[in-house]
Order: sequence, then C-alpha cells, then structure tokens
Amino acid sequence: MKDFVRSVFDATVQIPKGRVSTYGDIAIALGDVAASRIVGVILARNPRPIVVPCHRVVYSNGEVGWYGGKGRGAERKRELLSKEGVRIKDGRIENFDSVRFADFKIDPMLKDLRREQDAMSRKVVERDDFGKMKFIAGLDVSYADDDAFAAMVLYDCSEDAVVDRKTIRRKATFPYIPSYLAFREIPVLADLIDGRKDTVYLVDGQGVLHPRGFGIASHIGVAFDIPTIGVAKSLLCGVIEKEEAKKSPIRLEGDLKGYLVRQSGKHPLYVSVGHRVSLESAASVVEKLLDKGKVNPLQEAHRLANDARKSALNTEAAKG
DNA sequence: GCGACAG
DNA sequence: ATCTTGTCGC
Repeated sequence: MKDFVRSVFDATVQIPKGRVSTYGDIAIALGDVAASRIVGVILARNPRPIVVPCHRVVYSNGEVGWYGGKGRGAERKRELLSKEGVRIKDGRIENFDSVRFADFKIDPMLKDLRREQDAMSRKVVERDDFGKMKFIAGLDVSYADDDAFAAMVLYDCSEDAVVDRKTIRRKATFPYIPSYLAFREIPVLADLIDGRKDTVYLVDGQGVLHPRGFGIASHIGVAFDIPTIGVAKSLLCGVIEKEEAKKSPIRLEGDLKGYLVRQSGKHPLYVSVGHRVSLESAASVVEKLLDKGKVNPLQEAHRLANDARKSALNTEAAKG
C-alpha cells in the first residue's frame, strides 16, 4: 500500500501549475487504467493538499469533480485551478485537451504485476491432480482500512466436520484493484496455507475466470503448488451461456472456464478452476458443500475473519 | 445511452 | 471489502 500510494503522490506532484490530469491518466502511468478508482480514493485522502496538488486531477470528461472526498469541495477546487490559470466554464475545463498533462515519469508497476500473472498462468493445471481429498479448506479476509484479518477453516471430508480454524492479522501492503486482488490478499493469507496435498483450498475470488486466466485462486494454487478452486460472488469477466436453474456454463473467449452454481432462490456463485482441479470436480465439490446458498467452509472462514476483526477493533477501542 | 470489473 | 438507519418481507 505504501509503495502504491507513494507512486500516486509522485505522479500527482509532476502535474505542472496551469495544467490538469485525470485519475485514469495517473492509473495508466501506473500501468493499468483499471486502477483509476483507487487513484481517486487515494487522492481523496491526500494528507498534504497543495503540496501534493490533487486539485489538478479531474474527471476524464473534463469535469472538475470533487476535492477532499465525494460531494465535497468542488468550489474550492475550481478556485485553486482558476488561480493557476486553468479556465473553467460550468464546472468543466475549457481547453481540456491542451491543458491535460499525462507525461508522468513513474514506474508502471502494474505492468510488471501483469507480466508476473501472465508468466505464472502458464503453470496452471486444469485437471484433477491431487491425492485423496481428505480436507477442504476455506480462506477469506476481512478488512478495517489497511488492517487485514485472514481466516482459514479446515473441513474434514470423512468426518463431515470442521477440525481446525486459524486467524491471522497483517497490514495490507497493496490496494484492491480489479484483476490484481491476489497481490492484496496473498501476503495476508500466506501463513495460513500449509502445502498439504490432501487439502483442496476454496478461495473467495476467481480462478482462471480472469482477464489473464490467473485470478487469486489460481495464483495461490501455483504459488504454493496446491489444489485450489475459485468461488466468487460476482463475475469479473466471461459470459454466462444460458441461465439454468442450478448450473450454467460460463465462457471466456469461447472456452468453457467456469460454472454459475446456485441453490434455488439464493444468490449465484461463480466457480472456476484454481489449480490442479478439473472444472467438473470444482463444480461438484462446491455443489456438495452448498448450504443455504453458501459454501460451508468459505462461509465459516468469512464469519471467522469478521469476528477476528470486530474483536480486535473492540479491544483496541477499549484501550483507547 | 452505453458500460460499470473478484474482494 | 467497509461505511450505516430504517425498512421490507418471511
């Protein structure tokens, strides 16, 4: 998080007086326009306004936008820009194209992360490659700002019972950016993963159903060489072929890469291969564990992570 | 009006 | 993901 935030500020101070840039332009300089929303969030919390001239960052349609958070400070932002010689009419930059600055000299770090995903994605095994599936583990993370609370719940298949629970607290080192979730959550989850080959891990997020075929479930699978399944609550990419009652195929560029799985009347889940599990096995594991529309070990991990966060926060609030 | 993207 | 009061439905 520190490095990413610093990069956003580094870019912002490069915008000259009398010029403006956009959240998307800074995101592109960081390597991916997908980061534009988090650039906005970070600049909205800029602790050093003026020094870090976030008032020079506007919407891509030329509207001036807010200053210091959504719905706030638009007037102040217009004032500051006007004083710097930027002409504004009806809340829009007048000669937007000519005053727009995008020649940032910063490290496009997201490009490197994409390359890492592309390289590692070639190692994904999309067929059953595990011993006896003795355990199924659920992983999840809960946040309070940069405080991350991760949970692991271990379910014994033969005993049909939870046999282990672990939680851990870490500082998040990277923001949430769609398609880069793994870089936020893997450092938090790492110490909860032991490389046992008789355990299939369920991960809250996509597997190969990802723009580069390498969502967090696949990333964890390849990084730790363990079987994993991606179970997401919403779709990142892909097309649902035809909506059936229980199980519908999802295609990515024409290839079958996932299933929408649901219990009647409940929200759907999007299942895809993480690593060393076939799509058919992944779907059947999830279907078997479905209870009230949720996958049991994941639901338990979710609750555990939330509880850990709330009790930690309450304890600290009590201490003052 | 369209698109709007895991957690 | 999290922030949050009332409101709707079973």
